Amino acid sequence: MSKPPCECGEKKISYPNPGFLCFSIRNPSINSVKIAAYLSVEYTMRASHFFLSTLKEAPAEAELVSHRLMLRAGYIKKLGSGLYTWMPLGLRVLRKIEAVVRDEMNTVGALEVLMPAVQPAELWQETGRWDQFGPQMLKIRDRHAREFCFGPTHEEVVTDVVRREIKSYRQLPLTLYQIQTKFRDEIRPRFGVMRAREFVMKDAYSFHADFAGLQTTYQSMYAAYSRIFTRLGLKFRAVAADTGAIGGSGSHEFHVLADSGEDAIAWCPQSDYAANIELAEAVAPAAVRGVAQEAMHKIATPGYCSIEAVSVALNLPAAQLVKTLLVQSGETVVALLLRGDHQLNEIKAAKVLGQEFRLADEAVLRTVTGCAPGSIGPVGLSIRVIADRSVMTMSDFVCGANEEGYHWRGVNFGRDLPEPEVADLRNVVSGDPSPDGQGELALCRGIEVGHIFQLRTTYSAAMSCQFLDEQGQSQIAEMGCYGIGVSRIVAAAIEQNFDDRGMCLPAAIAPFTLAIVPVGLRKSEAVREMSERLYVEFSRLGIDVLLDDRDERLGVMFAEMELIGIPHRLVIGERALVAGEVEYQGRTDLQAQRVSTEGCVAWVLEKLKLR
RNA sequence: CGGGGCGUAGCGUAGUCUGGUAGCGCGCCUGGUUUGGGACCAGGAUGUCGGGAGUUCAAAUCUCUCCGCCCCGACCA
Repeated sequence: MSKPPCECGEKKISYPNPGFLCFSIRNPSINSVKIAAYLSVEYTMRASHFFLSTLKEAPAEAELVSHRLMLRAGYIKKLGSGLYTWMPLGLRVLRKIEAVVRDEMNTVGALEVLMPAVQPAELWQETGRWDQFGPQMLKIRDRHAREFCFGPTHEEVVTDVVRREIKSYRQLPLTLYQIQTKFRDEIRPRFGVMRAREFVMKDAYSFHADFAGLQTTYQSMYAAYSRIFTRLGLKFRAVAADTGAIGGSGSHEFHVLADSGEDAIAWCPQSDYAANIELAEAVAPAAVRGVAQEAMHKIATPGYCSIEAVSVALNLPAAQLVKTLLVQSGETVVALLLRGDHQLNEIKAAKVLGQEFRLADEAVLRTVTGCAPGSIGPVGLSIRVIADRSVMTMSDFVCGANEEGYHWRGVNFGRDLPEPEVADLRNVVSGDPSPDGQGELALCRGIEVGHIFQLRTTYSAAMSCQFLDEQGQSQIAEMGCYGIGVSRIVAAAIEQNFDDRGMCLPAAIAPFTLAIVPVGLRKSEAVREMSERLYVEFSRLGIDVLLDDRDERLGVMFAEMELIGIPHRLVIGERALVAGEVEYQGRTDLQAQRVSTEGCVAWVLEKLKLR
């Protein structure tokens, strides 16, 4: 199928001249939106009429590459902490992402709606989240002192809409989505639009007569998400995720892979296994515990209070030491044992313990062990002891002696202390066996740009979203929800695509696809004519072309076109023009190439196809 | 909220310790010379020094207070 080379897949209508517009308005087959779009094309795609506001130096507050570049390129302007204005250039990028998201949502049969950003408290009180959600929710009062919030998410609203409409299983499944501004009063907004308080999100909600229906939609959403991020030109990975506070079961996060990502992801290069490190299982080691060789004996470790210090002092690898952590939840204190070189995974530990916990206070710790932190160990403890799986293969290990300045050496389970309870308590590390048995895990960092959940009936039950089934029985609808951080994707895409000159955005999301840079526009009639000709021709082909018709020096034009991330560039100069040629250079190409003026349109179209 | 830091022209900053009435680079405006990688020369505009109060003959500078912002920790698209 031959699609027009326009990125969003929409057909653009070209009009030969403005006079035709008057006629078009009376023509019902051409809607005014498209005419408006045409007008804006005419008036914005010339750099002299556009609004470019670039900076040579980035504002001091920006730390992350994407944040610095977005400010420098004039994509966004800050209004306050976590609040940004999308400037014309940045908005083009945002809109292109939205277009792809919309297209794929529509493809899987989701229907677009637009729900209120301001929501009454009563709805949230129905699910109990008015109090649960916490200070992240911006609560506001109207003139009658009625309580509202600025929506941080829309489960309550959409469930309310659907419960009023759905009577029969015949109306299901139903998936609604919206692209809308959300507000979450983040504790610490940072990194520009990466973690803003106000942000644009696509959120979809599906309703089903049964769990099987939910699973089907969940799968097609999973596939749609994969298509979206592929079309956006991003390197991403879907990972199994913790369901977190939103509740329900079954969940995947979609991460754009970038070193600056806030999440750690464990993945297997040999298979498609991937999980958030919060969830990735550290499988039981295949190794069998060695036979005890040494007798347990006490050694002086004066002042050595960390695994590292003890390891250095005894000249032993940290993997030979057992780390003992005392945690408390309420009145109960539990000892957790980890290999010295491993890190506690608090989510796993909380699941094992069945509740939230924190590290024990020093006073509690002294009461239980009789010594200060730094020398505690499991030998002789009378509290519950849970060991990580990898600890169970250790023999003749070192641990604290519960006596300040002393450690035990040659400690063995079964002989020197009872066999403990065993659980998966630690974060996986690079090189751990993959839980699917297909090789070893690697770690990388990711930016969470999408999250899909099987909510099941958490919200529908709380809000009695019911329908009648084939037997005429009242049933509670199964629900799924599917989010994409649209504005965050802009930042994530830049994190993944930049160089020392600026952004190198994928063509699908770049603000413009092609820059036409004339050399000496005001001097040369030939340059002017060729630039205009190509500009009109590409415009009519539906290509987002920016003609840099400003009276700027060449270096300035190049620098700005590169900074703002336009993927393709044609330079029209007399030098090449006398040979009947123009110069083409891709944003990441090392060198420009001469192309004949007749062939250059086809040449560029070919380049667009490849990216 | 806890810990650290900052607030001087649109952006980047000096001056603050040691009080004497604000400087530099980029950008902007005018004129000229330039014009294939963020030009050069000359001239120019822009500052309630975050707000308020206090100390002082005198405050960007010292004191108090409020506000805003950034960085490190707990939340999440």
